Amino acid sequence: MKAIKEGEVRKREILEVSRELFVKKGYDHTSVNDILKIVDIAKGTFYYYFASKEEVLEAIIIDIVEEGAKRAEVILKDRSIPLVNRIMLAIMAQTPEFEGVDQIKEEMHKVENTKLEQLYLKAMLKRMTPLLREPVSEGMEQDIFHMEYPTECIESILLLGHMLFDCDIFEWEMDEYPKKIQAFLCNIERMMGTNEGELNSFLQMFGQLP
Amino acid sequence: MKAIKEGEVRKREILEVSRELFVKKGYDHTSVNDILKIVDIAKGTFYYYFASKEEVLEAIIIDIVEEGAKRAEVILKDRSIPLVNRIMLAIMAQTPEFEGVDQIKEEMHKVENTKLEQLYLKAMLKRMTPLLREPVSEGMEQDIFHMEYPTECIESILLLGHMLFDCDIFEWEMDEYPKKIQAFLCNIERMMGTNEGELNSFLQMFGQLP
DNA sequence: TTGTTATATCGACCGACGGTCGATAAAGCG
DNA sequence: CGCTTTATCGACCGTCGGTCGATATAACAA
Repeated sequence: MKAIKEGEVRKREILEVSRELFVKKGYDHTSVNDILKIVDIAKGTFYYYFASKEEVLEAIIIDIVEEGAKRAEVILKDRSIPLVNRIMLAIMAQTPEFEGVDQIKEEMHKVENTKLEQLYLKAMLKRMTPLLREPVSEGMEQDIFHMEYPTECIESILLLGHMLFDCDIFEWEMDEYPKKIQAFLCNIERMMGTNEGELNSFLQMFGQLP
Repeated sequence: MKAIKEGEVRKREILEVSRELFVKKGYDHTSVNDILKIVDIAKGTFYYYFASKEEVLEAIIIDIVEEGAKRAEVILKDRSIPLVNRIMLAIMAQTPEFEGVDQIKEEMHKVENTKLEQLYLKAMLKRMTPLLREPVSEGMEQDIFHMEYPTECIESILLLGHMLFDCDIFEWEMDEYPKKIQAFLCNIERMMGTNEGELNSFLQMFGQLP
């Protein structure tokens, strides 16, 4: 007895299950058969919807990046938040654990998920940089920021934020994080040419100061 | 007729060939059989020297990082070079194309070599950060640099330098590079708290200014 | 010289993987 | 009802990383 479903439904099922597995076990360590077992379909069905395992990964990354961009857009539109905080929150909204889901982080960017990682970073930068151009320009007009290369500065900040706190290239102890976050904010301030301490009020929101 | 060689010789042969293939075709797209064909050995011989394909990769990365660190050490010892230039040259010495080999870059960090990339970055940061601590401290004592978080600053600069210019996450056109390099130097200056333009003399060494 | 041990090499074999393909069942439609 | 389109199936394929017992050479001891 075949359970026949409309194409788009099946496709989303495959994407959801694959995403969970890729995030939990890593792309390389998730076999197509693993996915098939959970979705409960045959191999032919999988390859009826996707040309390859990698195509599934690419679709998932588009989803993840788009979700982050959506969160950022909502925040950036909210004129009730001070400009500086708006920008910082939009950047941090790319890392979902600040959005409530705490456990995911432990699994997501850890272990050997280099392929997901690299593709995500590339796509996220491409998507987020233009989004942040406007508020940053606004800040420059308001004399809050002073930059010669605003676009490149945004790129570097997004890059640093991701590499420092979402990857596992540094193996920091828990008690080192406050210092690392402060150092990161200090570097952001300097690159953006703000007054020193401009971001501190923002930092206190998270009670991260020692 | 078996060509019997001393263990270390074989091991180096395998490492050399593997490195060339990993760099040229990528780690994933290089099969153990590819290596066997060129070194002209049987599978058993390969696994007599290495427990896995990944162990070969790790050994290669140690080599690459160590070569870069050696180049950096030579430069940093040379007191005839002004301090700022010494530091910048040591950082750039991590990217071999500035050392003369131009073609390698095209192949090395391109395509889908995410595993080599990630492991290299991690190892390079671990090796290079302590090396740069001394000259940076020297610069702070001489009132050239002004940093609150020197170690984190070095980490960020190494990270940015690698991600911006050695990876393929940004797909820049050739004519964009001068601007990107200037923006990078500008950000370094700000993070390190130098006088603006401190690094320009250094930049001119490469004739990169427009 | 011969026996023994340590070192080095071989290649058939294995299970798992990503991916293909022709058969076939169900749905939609004139 | 016949025909096409859409969706599903699973046996099969080539390749891959990795294993293992056989075996040849070198090194050394008796």
